[in-house]
Amino acid sequence: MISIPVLTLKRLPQYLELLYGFEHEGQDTISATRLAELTGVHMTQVRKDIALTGVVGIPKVGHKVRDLIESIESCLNWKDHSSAFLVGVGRLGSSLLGYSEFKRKGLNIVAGFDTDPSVAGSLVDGVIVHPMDKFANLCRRMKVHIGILTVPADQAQATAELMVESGILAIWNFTPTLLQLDEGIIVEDVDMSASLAVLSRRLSEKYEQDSQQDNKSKNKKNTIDQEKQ
Amino acid sequence: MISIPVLTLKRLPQYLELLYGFEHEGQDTISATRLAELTGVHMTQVRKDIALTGVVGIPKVGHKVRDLIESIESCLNWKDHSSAFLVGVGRLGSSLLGYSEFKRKGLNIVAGFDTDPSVAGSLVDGVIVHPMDKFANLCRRMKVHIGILTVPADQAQATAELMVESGILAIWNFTPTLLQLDEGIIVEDVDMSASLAVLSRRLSEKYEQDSQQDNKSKNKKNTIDQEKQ
DNA sequence: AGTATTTCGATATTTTTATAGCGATTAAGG
DNA sequence: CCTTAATCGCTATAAAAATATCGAAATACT
Repeated sequence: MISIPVLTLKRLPQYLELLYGFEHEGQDTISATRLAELTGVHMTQVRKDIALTGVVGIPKVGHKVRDLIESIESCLNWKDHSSAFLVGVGRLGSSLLGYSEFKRKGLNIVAGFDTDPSVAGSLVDGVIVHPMDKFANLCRRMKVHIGILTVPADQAQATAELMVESGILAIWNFTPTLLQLDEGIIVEDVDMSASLAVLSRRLSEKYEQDSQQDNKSKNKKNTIDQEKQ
Repeated sequence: MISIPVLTLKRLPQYLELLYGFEHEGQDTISATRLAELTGVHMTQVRKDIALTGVVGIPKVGHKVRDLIESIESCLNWKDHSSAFLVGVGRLGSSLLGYSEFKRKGLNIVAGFDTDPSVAGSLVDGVIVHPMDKFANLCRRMKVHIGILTVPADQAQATAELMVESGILAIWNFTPTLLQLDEGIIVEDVDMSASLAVLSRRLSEKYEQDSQQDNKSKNKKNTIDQEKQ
């Protein structure tokens, strides 16, 4: 199995999102050119990304929407469902438990876990929440390999270690903590801070740029005024 | 103001997270080498990233933790607070309203908005929730330029357009929808799907790799067995 | 004081990623 | 049936990012 570049993997769901829309509208073919226009990704890039998933298109026509969807989904392993445990049924955790979107994307959250005894035992959006001390046992017994980490930052490292000891192979990390784990363990960070960082900086850059343009036009106006005088 | 590469911007919060820890522990200097070890980023990369924020270090010693923190924070504009409006006070939206982390990162969510009249008017984690029709007015009056988008996917595009019309310059998009907006508008996607895509694929790759190794060792065993015979 | 060691930061080099160019292929219209 | 136009997908180039190299600076140890 070839290793698909991260950046390609991150673009694939974007295409998929559009493709679902097309399928819904009854459109059955789509060109890479059009996908490029809609995503802002360069058309040759789209072609390369698509090529990596293994489908071939028809010149002058493009790709069959259904084929592309199938190809991307199977490439991302979104066709058969993987079980996952979620640890930390706080605000964010419980919002994820109810996120139906995941089921469409091959992720099946089968249980939640929390140290807080008042949360444990309850059902959140139809998902059962166990006390934390049952994690290791259930994880091994049910052969769950994906862990979703939504605990407070200060518990992240310890919880992650427990997950790994219990047989978790991949951690979807929603905490800002940088996990230090065994090399083989797959850690994927949903990095809100990283995203916010880009947003903040770009906005600052924009403000400055705009104010410079203001200055320029002011100066221009002055010059014109002076010319009038 | 120089334009800092996206990938650098995404690494800066990671360094910052570690630096807060060091400061908490009373450590007052840190080397790029050490940061590299902890983040897994190459040491020269760390140096380049740090250089972009404008600080200079001391050979043989490294950088003053406090200076680095200040430099990164000001680089990301996390020192002075920006106001933001959040639209879509559902599960995810309300979990974000209570996320105290943001205040430390220069983001101040001053109000929530929702079309659901039963939510509007209430307080969620001390943040007032207004009915959606007040958005445009309040946005202009309070000069809010950041919008957080946590509405259902099918309302994302329309809501985003309304935001832009009301004076929003940057949208922090938590929906899977690919927004089609004016070029000048800054859109930053918190792409859970993208993240999940990487996780799923990497796990598939790992499974296959492992099973291949299993086959190899089986074959090896067979060979050995045969040799024994 | 002099030497060894660590780390910085500037300058290559390599690698990866994105873009461009171009012939091949296929549907549609004359 | 032939030409035109659109698109694919391959190869080549360009840009960006990551990594390596190396001299200079600063501390600590002899």
